[in-house]
Amino acid sequence: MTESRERLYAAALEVFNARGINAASIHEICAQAQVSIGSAYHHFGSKQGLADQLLLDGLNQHLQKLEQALPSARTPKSRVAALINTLIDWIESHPAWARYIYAVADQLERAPELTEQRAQINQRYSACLAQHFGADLAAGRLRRWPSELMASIVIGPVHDYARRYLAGQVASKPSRYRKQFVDAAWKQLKP
Amino acid sequence: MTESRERLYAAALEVFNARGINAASIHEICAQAQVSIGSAYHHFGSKQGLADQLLLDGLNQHLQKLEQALPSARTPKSRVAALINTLIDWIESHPAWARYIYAVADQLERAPELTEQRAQINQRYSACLAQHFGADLAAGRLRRWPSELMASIVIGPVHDYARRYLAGQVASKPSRYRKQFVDAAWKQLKP
DNA sequence: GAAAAATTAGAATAAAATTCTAGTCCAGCC
DNA sequence: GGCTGGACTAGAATTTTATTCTAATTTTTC
Repeated sequence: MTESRERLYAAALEVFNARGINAASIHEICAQAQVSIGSAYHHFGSKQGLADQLLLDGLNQHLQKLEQALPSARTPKSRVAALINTLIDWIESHPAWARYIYAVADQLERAPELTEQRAQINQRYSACLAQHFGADLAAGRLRRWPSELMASIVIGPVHDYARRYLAGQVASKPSRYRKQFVDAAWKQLKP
Repeated sequence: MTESRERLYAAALEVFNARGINAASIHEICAQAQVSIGSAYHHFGSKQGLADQLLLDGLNQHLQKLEQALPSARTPKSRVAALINTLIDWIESHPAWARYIYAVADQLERAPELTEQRAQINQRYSACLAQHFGADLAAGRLRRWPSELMASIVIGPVHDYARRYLAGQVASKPSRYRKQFVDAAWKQLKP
């Protein structure tokens, strides 16, 4: 049932934040979620499976927000702003989840199934960006960068700041610097 | 002895990369390093201790390179270039180590000792940057940003690209885009 | 409302981390 | 040379944690 899945997600995030991702035990997560171990394994197969789904669901949810926000932006710069602000908003409305995703996204687990699902999401991200920025690029309304590099140049600063914010290394929320992030990105992108 | 420490570091990186950080077992790392379990625990106290030292040593080593590179740069722009290139060079000369650091740097383990040592390194980074860029900022030879934001704006794109490169999401080495990273940073910083 | 499927429980098992006791090795000292 | 103390090494014993398994219970389907 989706009920206990939700509870396991929430409990996992709490316990991960309290104890650290490695030190969190399935038993504690299950206790916190009031779900039996058997249930947890029935739903997710393994601790790793729970962790993987948590990652994938988060990425998916953010992508959905993005797909929803981009169409209503009418100028290239406002599309760039939508990209940046959607990210900032998602992070600030799900800080524990975002912290978890950042902490785990680079982890080099080689479960082929996860790798594939992740590649799929990356592809959907690319497709989404291509769809909404393709015309701007083709028409010269945006400056071209090597395509591998583009994302890092545009939202790299936001990701970097978000990580630092979520790790407690800086005090101000990313949203405080919306304007700066957008202006900085636009400076790199304007023709 | 420093001998077995080195061997444990090297083995840990190999096993982490082969199996993923969580799935790597102390037994396997010790076997690979040809060091007994007792030795490993004598040196590092725990698996986490080994992991922590690996992180801290890597950060320290990169910081040293940076402290070494900055003084010989004579112009603001070349100092920015030194910052970026030192990072790129370190990553490319220690890819497994860099991959590990990125994968683990955001992890929210709450060992107070580690947290403190990490804060100390961050402080040394800040001090180093203040020392070398302070005069440029004061003299208006560099554009001012909110200080929390500065690092993310300048090297955020490099970190983001490096992560993607090390995760196999993009093919080209960061060094291919040295010029672009430096130009992009300079665009944000020139007065 | 019975049969099948999905879900829940938690005890039993397996796998891994950590601790512990007993050494070995080596530097400095007499 | 032999002695002593501390750093280091070994690996068996213990503890902790993840996973599996069997038996219920609940829900869905026909």
